[in-house]
Amino acid sequence: MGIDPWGQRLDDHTPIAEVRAQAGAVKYRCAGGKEVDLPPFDSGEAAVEGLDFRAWKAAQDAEYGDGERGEITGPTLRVAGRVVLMRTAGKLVFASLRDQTGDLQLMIGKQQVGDDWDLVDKIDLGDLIACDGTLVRTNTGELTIAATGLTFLTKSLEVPPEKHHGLTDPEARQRMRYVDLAYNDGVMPRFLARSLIVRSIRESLAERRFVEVEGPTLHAIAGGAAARPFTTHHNALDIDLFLRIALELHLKRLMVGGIERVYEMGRVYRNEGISPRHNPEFTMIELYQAYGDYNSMMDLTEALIIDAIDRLREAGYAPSGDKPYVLPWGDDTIDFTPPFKRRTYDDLFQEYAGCDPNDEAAVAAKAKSMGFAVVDEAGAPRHADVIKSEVFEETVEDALVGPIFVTDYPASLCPLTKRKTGAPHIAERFELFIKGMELANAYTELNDPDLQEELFKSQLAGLDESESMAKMDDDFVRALRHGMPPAGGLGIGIDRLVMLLTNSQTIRDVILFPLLRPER
RNA sequence: GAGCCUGUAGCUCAGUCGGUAGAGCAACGGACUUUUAAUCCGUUGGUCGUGGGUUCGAGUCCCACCGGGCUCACCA
Repeated sequence: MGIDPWGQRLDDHTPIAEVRAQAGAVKYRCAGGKEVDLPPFDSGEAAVEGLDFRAWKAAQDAEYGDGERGEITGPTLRVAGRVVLMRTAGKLVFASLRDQTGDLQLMIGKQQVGDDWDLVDKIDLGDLIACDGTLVRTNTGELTIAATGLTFLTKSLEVPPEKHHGLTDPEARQRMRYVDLAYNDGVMPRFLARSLIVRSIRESLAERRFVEVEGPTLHAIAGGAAARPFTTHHNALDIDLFLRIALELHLKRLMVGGIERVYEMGRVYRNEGISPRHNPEFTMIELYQAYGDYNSMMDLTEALIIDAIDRLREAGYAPSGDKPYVLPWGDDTIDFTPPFKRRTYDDLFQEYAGCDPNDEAAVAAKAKSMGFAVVDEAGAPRHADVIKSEVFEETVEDALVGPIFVTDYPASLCPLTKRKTGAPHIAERFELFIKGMELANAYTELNDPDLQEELFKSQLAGLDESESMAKMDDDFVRALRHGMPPAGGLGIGIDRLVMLLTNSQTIRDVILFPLLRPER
């Protein structure tokens, strides 16, 4: 090479990494003085085609068939992307160009590109270039653009990761998600699938006349769930505030206000541990439908998931075939074929725990045998339903392959839920479990202000005063006193849904920038 | 917060019993106009996470610390 491609290379023995590391060493210009002058890519017909490599290649294959090697009569094309692989064979170079949609091979011949051949020497892996050319099919039958011209767009000053393995360190992948997205297989499609799932849910709800709203994320009272909130402070008002832990209470206020079908999809923050299924900030959707109940919420939950799978399949992100709702999950699969199973809490308890859920003594004995405490530290007996739920979580939840709706929970565990008519100890609630993971949670909403107040108070009875003050939401009770329609309410963990639909075993694979300790 | 594992070149990884720090990819020089992780010849590149200790000698053994992973705990 010998030539200094960027006007700054020191000598033939200086590694490119060092050249690249020198701040200001590389300007946005090419040696040879060729200016970057690209028309906007979305303004021309060919350019639009070039923007979706994957769809474009499929279309060309369909149009031109699986041809032999040779020229194809077709349009002149211009594509742009990142050079991720290069195979040089003397005066002929094959390069893999990658854009958001996939990879496309370029064939660059010295004779064919003329003066632009100077550029080829100067392209490093990771650089962004544009290529003008015509369609050819190579010896191996791969649809390829035979370059007639090259345009340098952007220099990559950092060296790309190893080309076989990519970046494997999970921390580095999350910290440098841009590198992960750019070079690691499967990452881009997964996040594009996430975007599609979110869009699908919004569209499905719009079809059903749901109204999307944005509630406050700064709460004076962090309610709607039992979780530790993050705290922050507003200087001008000199008050402590909490980042929201749930969307519920403000959405219900809007129902009182008359928005009959309301939802919010947004971030909530819980100051708790990190695990493959938990990130301190995560995305959930909560929706409320006036005059619905938990049964209509079950139907809706199923529909939202099925719609999303349909959308993924249309876009090529989910398998098609005779079992379109069977999705891969690690070495296994998940069968989303509707309808999902529906079983009551007591029914499952009987089956998996092997004792009568309504026989308190038997449940207590079972709990004791499993090592759970049946009396609290003061020696007083613990609430029967709490003991029962511990046994349930231990014996039933992990065994639930699903998708399965678990219905009719003990009422004492559900302070925001309406009681079953004629069975006040049962709450009209379901949770959707898939692969042992709690994906959705829904109620027939409690709209009795007096009962709500009472339940708040009894729920807070075990907490100390400061916590109690933080949780008692008098305004919410006041809102209910103005009359909230009977309604079904539903919450779905979006991150977990994306995990299940994209075969991702950890939540950190579906969150672009999961919480990490600051570097250094 | 607890237990187990882990940190070596830009990236992916070896490194035996404590005895001169290695390979592949990338990068640099050379050959090659149908390659597919191209191939072939040559070259450059190291604070072995940090600090201490043992030793004639430490990537290797010991201690502490700092990261990371897995499992558990926390988590409607």
